[in-house]
Amino acid sequence: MTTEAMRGSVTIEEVAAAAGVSRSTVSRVVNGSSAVSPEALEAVTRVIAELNYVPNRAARSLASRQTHAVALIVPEDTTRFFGDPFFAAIVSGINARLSRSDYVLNLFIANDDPGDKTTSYVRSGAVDGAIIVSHHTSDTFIDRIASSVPVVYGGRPVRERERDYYVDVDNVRGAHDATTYLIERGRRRIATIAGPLDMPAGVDRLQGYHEALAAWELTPGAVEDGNFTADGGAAAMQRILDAGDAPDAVFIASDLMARGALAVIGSAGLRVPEDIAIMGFDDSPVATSVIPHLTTMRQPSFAQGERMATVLLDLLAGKHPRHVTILETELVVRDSV
Amino acid sequence: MTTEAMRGSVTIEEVAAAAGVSRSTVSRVVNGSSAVSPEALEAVTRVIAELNYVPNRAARSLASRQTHAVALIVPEDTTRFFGDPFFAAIVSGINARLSRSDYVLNLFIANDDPGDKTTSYVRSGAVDGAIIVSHHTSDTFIDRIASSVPVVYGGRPVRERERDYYVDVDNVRGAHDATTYLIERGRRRIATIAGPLDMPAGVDRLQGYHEALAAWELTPGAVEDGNFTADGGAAAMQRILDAGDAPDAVFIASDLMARGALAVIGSAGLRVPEDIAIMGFDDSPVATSVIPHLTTMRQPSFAQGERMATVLLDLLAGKHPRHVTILETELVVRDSV
DNA sequence: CTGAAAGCGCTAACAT
DNA sequence: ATGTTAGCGCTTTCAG
Repeated sequence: MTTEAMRGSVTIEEVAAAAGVSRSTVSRVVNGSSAVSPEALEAVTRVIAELNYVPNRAARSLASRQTHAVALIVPEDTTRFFGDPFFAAIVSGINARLSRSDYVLNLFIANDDPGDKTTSYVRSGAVDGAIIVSHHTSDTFIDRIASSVPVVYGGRPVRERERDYYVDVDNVRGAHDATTYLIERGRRRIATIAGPLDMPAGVDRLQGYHEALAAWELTPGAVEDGNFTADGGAAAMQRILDAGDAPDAVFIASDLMARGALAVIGSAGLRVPEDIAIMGFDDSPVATSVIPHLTTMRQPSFAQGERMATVLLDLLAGKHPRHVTILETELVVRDSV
Repeated sequence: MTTEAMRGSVTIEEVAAAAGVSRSTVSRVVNGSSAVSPEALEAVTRVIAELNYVPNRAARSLASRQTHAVALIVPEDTTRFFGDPFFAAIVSGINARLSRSDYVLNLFIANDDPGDKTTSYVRSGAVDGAIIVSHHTSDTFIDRIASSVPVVYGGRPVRERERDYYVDVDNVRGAHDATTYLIERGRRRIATIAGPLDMPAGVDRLQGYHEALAAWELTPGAVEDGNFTADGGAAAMQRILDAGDAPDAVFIASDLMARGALAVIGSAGLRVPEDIAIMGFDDSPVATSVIPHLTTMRQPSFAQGERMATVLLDLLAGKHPRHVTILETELVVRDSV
């Protein structure tokens, strides 16, 4: 490794000089332009390798007005981000798609963007676009981001507009089908542990639950907010049990909440599914990490991540992807119903 | 919001014009230079707010040769990264420290850096420094990164050199103390499930185990590699059991592996701690998510993350932090020993 | 305390 | 196919 390489300071100028061509030709080679003679191509390529040349990102981005970076913005705290396998799947999906491109991912986990760091990062032109998942009604900084770069949302945006791009799963239908399955298995007193109602996913799954019950002319049971966390699910289940008149089934809007609920049900001396059937949502790894294994509505989170990245990349490439993509869910029958 | 703001294209030039000063003065205000008159300061500040000005990062970085960004590089796959609470704690710690600075974090989860994306990102001057955790003997791309920007390692580097900066926990001592506790509690046939031996943490904890046994003149039991994963831990435990002559205790080099081992022990009809005592390492959230709750050696991962960030920030500020920081571990007694 | 001027390293017309 | 010429938006001497 040369001294230059170690300082990380080889410039296009030096490459050009060493290869006996102009800066432009080096630039063309680096950017894969076809208008370069075989000899020039060969010479430049060799010199680049010899000198260990890597183009300066700032200079390139300043001149081309592109960064080849996209941001993933998650308005949650770190604990939640790492605690919920949903995010792992989303990130994997995005990464998988991005690794097939020359874009890099910048991850921002910021529940409230203290000091506007994330917002000004994006607005400073540091990324070409953003993917936003798990956003809440209260996340107003999102709007400022969306007004400065192309954005693709994971899940229906809080205030949906015509021009919004998003990739969602069919939450209403998924919840509907999940609840219907409970009914078909003979359950009649069906409660639900919902996600937070300041999130579209929380709202939509609750709606699906209600629609299924209405279709069978059944009275809704207890509705408790479990906040999409295991602890929240446990607390919600506790409230349902404490209210007396235990349900014979609970539709729980995420597997993580179901895990919490399961522990509470166990402590109460009730059996699953004999006394209470439990229907989850996600089919994340936690579904099979609990006893009994969860019957749950699978949502394709990895595919959702991949698709979001694809839509954003298309947008940045000047293509015109569809504004809305809805992915289907699928019932996975295991032991809890 | 003005049209300019929406295009995200207000430049320092426009701010200067609107405030009736030169570019230089605006730059001074933005960078908090003291050499600005109160009137100029006031005018510029007001215009910046009005126009919603955010300096262009690429331009700033090109001119100043600083990015105010640091990379966290994790040579693991996504599944592992999200599956091990250790990383959650590390990232939280780094974030906590960085949020008190004006640096942002760029996260790279890349087990092998396909296409040299991470490496060239760093070498392109996109970040001022890097934190590298969980690296293996085989991760050679790390060297190319370390030769172009200041690096702080999480854990003793694979090939330690004088000039390396790193923050580690006292793995040898932690493992030594953990094993000794097992001995003091009367256990004599002590096996271990080690981490991968291409990682310093794996090597050091195994060494601590051996030292403790040697100090008591006890014969080492089975040594199985559990790969720092739950599945690996389960497989390792299975091998230990299959070999016959079950141990009366196992020192397991991570809580995650202990979880896997616990499941296998349960399936074998053995009781913990009556038949086999289990000592974990980490005191991550999984320690209390299993039955029985793990007796384990706590390592301060959040603090480690914070400290790594502090060392890197000091380095970038031209200070001279200590090269090596060793954090202490602490025994947490619960129900598995 | 302030402004003018010279780049930072690269891309992108525009010629040739 | 290749080189020349302008910048991209900002920081940073250097004068004054």
